[in-house]
Amino acid sequence: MASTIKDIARVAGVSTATVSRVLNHLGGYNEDTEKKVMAVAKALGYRKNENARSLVQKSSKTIGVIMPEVTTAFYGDIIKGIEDVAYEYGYSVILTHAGSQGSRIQESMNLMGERRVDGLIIVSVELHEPAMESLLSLDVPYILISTKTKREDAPYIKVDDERAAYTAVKYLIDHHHRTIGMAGANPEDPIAGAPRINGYIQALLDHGIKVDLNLIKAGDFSFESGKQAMQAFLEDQAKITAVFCASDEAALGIISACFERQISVPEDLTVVGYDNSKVSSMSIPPLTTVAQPLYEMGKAGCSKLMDAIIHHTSIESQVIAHELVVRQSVKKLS
Amino acid sequence: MASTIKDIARVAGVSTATVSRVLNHLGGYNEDTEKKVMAVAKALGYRKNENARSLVQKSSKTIGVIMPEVTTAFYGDIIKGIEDVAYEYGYSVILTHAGSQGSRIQESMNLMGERRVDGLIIVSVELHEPAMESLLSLDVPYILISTKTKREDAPYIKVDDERAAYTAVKYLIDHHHRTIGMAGANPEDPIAGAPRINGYIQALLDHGIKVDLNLIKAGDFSFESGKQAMQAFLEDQAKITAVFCASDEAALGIISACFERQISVPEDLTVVGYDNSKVSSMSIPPLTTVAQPLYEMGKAGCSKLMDAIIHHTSIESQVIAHELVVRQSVKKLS
DNA sequence: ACCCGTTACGTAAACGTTTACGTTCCTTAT
DNA sequence: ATAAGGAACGTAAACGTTTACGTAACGGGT
Repeated sequence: MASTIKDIARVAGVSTATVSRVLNHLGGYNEDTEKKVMAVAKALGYRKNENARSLVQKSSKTIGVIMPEVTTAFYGDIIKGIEDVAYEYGYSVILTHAGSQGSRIQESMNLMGERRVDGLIIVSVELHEPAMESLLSLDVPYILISTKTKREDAPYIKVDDERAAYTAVKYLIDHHHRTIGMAGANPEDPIAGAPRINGYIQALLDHGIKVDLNLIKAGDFSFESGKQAMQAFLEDQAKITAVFCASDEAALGIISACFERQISVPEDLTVVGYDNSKVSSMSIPPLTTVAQPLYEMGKAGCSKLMDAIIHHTSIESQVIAHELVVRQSVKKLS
Repeated sequence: MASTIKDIARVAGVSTATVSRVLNHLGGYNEDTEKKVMAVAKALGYRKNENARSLVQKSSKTIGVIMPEVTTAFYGDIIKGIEDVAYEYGYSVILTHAGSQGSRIQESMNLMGERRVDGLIIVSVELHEPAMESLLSLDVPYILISTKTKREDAPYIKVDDERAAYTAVKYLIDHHHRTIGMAGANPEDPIAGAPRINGYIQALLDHGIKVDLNLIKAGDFSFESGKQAMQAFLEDQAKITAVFCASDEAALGIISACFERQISVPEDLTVVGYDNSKVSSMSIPPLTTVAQPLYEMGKAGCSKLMDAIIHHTSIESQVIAHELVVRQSVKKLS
């Protein structure tokens, strides 16, 4: 059904080579034949077959994106950034998620290999050693967004979580809070967990506040884990005046739990989130939070990747600036 | 660098045909050669080239997904549903967004055509006639999720927005509300706007409540448009006791505006949302809302598409059930 | 001894492009 | 007049698979 350049060549009375040249604007033909070929192509409803082109050019003009779960708005922003620049370069993005706990990651990589993607972006998924092997065996440029690995040379782009957490906690201290809880971080997560906890601890230490490990409630960044943390604080009868959360969702969990018990935020308890996801501006009260420029991270990551693909250069890691977005969930103590 | 089946054939001392047969488990070879071929393939680090396969099989084992903007969690759920079932079938999904106002939709379709996708899923984007032409010219199965077109025969999968809106408003009426506002819907949106407004109106009419058009504040489903609607209600000094919103985000906008003016929800004003997006359970107070089963819609849509691709059957449209998720943003009047 | 069927392969064409190389013809400089 | 060079093509190989078809070997039934 679909017509090919052979059909065009036959009808237009030229060779396939000429058709190809015309279609790709390569020059080496005169205007008459150009018009003729173009006309025939249109008449036949020709559409090029990218797979055939990929085969001979050994480049699929496609990049792969692997992420943990597509479900949160968090990743939506990053993807949008990626897709926007890929589109500009005429590249397509093929998307896969790595399953919960990265269970599908090996298969994902394999799939990307079979599709012959020209580059790979890995978002937020933790790469264990075998996965890293697979990744390298693909032998294409790649970049990690919002992740790192043990390998020093693996290019990444992310914010400095420890410093960001430090900033947030210092902000609380500057507002005269002295008993500050932490909620929602998973200490075993070397990417988004431990560094934020360390930043929290360091900020306290640097300001002469002694660290009480009971005030650190571990979690998995979820809304639920925030709620549970608040419950734990209450059961402990902890005298906290503020709590720093490892995610906005956890912060909303804290607020939600407070709401159920008629604890007013920020009157009775100050809350700071992390991510500056869309919800943070919509919550009651609007949430003061640490911003990760997600869209920009996607954009920057993809730009770097494109550069590496096109110019065969290597990619340099980048730590991008975080920012504290001040809204109304923090009270200044006297 | 990458090895091919020719390499394997040479090393293993068989023909490429046999290698292909072994690799695809087609039978017609004895165990010894199978082991040999497999061993050589592993040794050479062979990885099949999907593009070459696509070319000869005339099937890319790929489906395309087009959506308006990737950025909201709304679409994340749908995509996850899609990707989950595509993965099961061994299909990849290639993703593109249609730009704001669908500005990029023609190009997107074209791209999907060139990639020779086996099927297409279009999420939430409104298809004008030329776009519909392009879509049909691709000559592959497709399904619309959360959209419809004028064409009766275009298969879609969505909830009945009018009935869903009706349900929500009836719920308010059953709770003795009589002066009910509506916010956030765009009346010119024939998919998600007008039907919800109609459902709202119909519910009022059916219960003998006269419709006051001033109580319908148009918007674009956003948080901002919710805030503006609330502001308008206040300026009008409208005596509403409840407001039905065309989206959760708009509902949060209403709540946020109330918060700023010390109006308590649901004590002073009842609010109902639409979507049951993640935020609805996190808001203060938790939001009573109309649920669209997004993940299921993605899953069902992709399943139908797969079926159509594999069995060459046509796709039947499906209206899937909505549900009212009751939380705490509605007050029962006496 | 002959035929038939099956198993286990190999041969080669085909998929739709791109592209290195060749060819023809025309122009221009020497 | 001739060489040189460029413009405008055409030829055919190549990309890495799949697959229709052919074939050789073997076993068993008559």
